[in-house]
Amino acid sequence: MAAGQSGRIRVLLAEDQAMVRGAISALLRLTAPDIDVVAEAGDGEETLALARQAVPDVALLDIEMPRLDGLSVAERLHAEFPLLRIVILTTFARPGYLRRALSAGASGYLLKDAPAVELAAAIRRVARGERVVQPDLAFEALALGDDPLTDREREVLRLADGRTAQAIAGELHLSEGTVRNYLSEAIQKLGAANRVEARRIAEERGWL
Amino acid sequence: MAAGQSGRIRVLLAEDQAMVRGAISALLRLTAPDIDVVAEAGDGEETLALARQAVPDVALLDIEMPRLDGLSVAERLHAEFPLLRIVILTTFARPGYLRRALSAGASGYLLKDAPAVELAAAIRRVARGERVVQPDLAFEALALGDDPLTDREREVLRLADGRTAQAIAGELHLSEGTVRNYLSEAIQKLGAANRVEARRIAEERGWL
DNA sequence: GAGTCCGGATGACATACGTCATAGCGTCAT
DNA sequence: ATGACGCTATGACGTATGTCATCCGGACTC
Repeated sequence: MAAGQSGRIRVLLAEDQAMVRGAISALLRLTAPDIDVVAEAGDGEETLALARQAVPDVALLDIEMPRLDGLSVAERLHAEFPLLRIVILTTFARPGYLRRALSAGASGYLLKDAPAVELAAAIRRVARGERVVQPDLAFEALALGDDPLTDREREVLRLADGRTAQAIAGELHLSEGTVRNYLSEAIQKLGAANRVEARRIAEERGWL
Repeated sequence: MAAGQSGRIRVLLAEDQAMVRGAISALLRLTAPDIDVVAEAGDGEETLALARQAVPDVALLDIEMPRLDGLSVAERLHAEFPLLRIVILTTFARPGYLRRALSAGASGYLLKDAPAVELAAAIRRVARGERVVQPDLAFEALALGDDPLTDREREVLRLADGRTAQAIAGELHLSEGTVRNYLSEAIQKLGAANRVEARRIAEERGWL
């Protein structure tokens, strides 16, 4: 189960877009002879199932996947298999995602914007026990501070995508006034001018 | 310049996410010995420049790229080099995108959700002069009909992402009432309940 | 030349939204 | 046990939004 001895690093690849998944697998096969993609998953649940079936050395996880997102997968895998190293590979440079990834036990956070050659390098480094995070992103995550929203505020904001306050109230079994109060608080905490802007800000920061 | 004779298909790859670009390049190198990725671009302008420098047989274009989007690139390339075959490779199954791609002269429209093996197959087919489009997507595009919005309505809707009517009016040098009128029309045409929903619908359909 | 369409504008109305004050209840820490 | 905080609620106020009727000028069609 340990990576260090055998020399070859066994990787589980989780990514919902099939073509990108196949392409990344090809990239690793072509450029990293010391790395084996031993399993590929298209959603979060499948990732968990495959990981439990044969625990790899490194799990390479996309965040936005169907059924179960990559950050939740990271959390569960880290709890079940503390020796398994986790690298998040995502499109989004959202400070909140990085924070959640690190507190979920991930060792690496890599952007799809990064050069292709960095992928294998990152996998090797986390397999050796190092951490891999872009310094500027880490800085931004620290500078931005924590999510100031309460659970309810976040929940309400998540539903504020065109619905009326009444509709949101119906879904959460709250009164319309309460919903308006939560939205007002969220708007102020995020420095937004209205619910739409507030939602966009929260989403950009990775707080939704 | 013609592909048919030499046997090897020369492909220009345009994709803004460097890692995905490298991965797709690796995928083709690994699985398609008859295909050469002769150039790689990270944005629309670079794509045009590289294509003019050495016209490939097939241009594989992502849609959402900086500086110039893939559909605009397709339009220009098709006008300048009618023999160049164009394949759009995108995340989005938006009927409006497909329509615009085909009317821009693209021969293929491929989703990143599709299996990795289909990429090389699609490139070979368009290089032979065939068209490659998923039947269900084409059906949806036809069923959905055309964009019902006028230019002004579309323009106003594009700015309706949290701004007040007044702010939109300022940017477009219109009166606030006029902006509200356009939004109202767009909302009705799209069957939405308000501007936010209208914007979401238009975006999903690829009309923005 | 009359009709039609689009861009642009105004005014009026009902509803939705954002804000504030206030209050009751539960939990958790000090 | 007191206070701080989060969740829920109500009422009231001003503003923003969505709708409708109506209007004008230009362009294009028949």
